[in-house]
Amino acid sequence: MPQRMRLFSFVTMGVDPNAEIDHEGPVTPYRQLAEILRARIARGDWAEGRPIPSETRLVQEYGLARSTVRRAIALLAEQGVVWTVQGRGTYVGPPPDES
Amino acid sequence: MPQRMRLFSFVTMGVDPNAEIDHEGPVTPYRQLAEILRARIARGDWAEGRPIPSETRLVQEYGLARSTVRRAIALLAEQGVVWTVQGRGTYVGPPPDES
DNA sequence: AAGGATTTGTGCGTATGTATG
DNA sequence: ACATACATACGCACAAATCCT
Repeated sequence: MPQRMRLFSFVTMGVDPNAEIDHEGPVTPYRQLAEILRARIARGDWAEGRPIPSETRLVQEYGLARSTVRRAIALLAEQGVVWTVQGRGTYVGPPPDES
Repeated sequence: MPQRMRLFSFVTMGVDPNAEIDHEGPVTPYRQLAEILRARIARGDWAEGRPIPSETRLVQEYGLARSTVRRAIALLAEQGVVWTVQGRGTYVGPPPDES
């Protein structure tokens, strides 16, 4: 049994939805973008079931390569935050058939 | 209630562990490689906890781009088939701390 | 400890295919 | 047919972690 125990109880603050990508810091760009998008969704930029901006649009807005944008989206998709359909777009929320 | 119901009960045969990549067919190369590696693991080419060949090695063996090899491995990693450590390699089985 | 070799991680660019509207 | 949007593949460069000498 450990001599001391610590209970960490907290809520994640989340990043600034208006933050820009920092190409220097320790956090990689694709993770930064993922958190920014998560924050923007939480803030209500796009409602449940509504599409977020296209990959091309995000590339323009954040000055990242498309592959980097896609990795950020893929990360959110894994977590059920967004849902992607080829040829259509990426939507807020989990896939409609999560069975 | 549907007029008919069908019960599909089957075991997946799995691809030939010795198969090569078909750049023409309907199945994309990275999915093919994922299935081939899955088959090779099932066959026992590498035991639980043992490393599979490096990405560079797989690139040479299957004639694919590294990014493609990485996507195949990422797919297997998502499914808990393999487990990757930066600087070390990719090992058969789920991560040791799957908590 | 110091440095080199190996291996995975990240980012960018480009091209082409597939799906949708 | 055409435009838009996501999917896949290739290649290149450098960073970070690990391993070994």
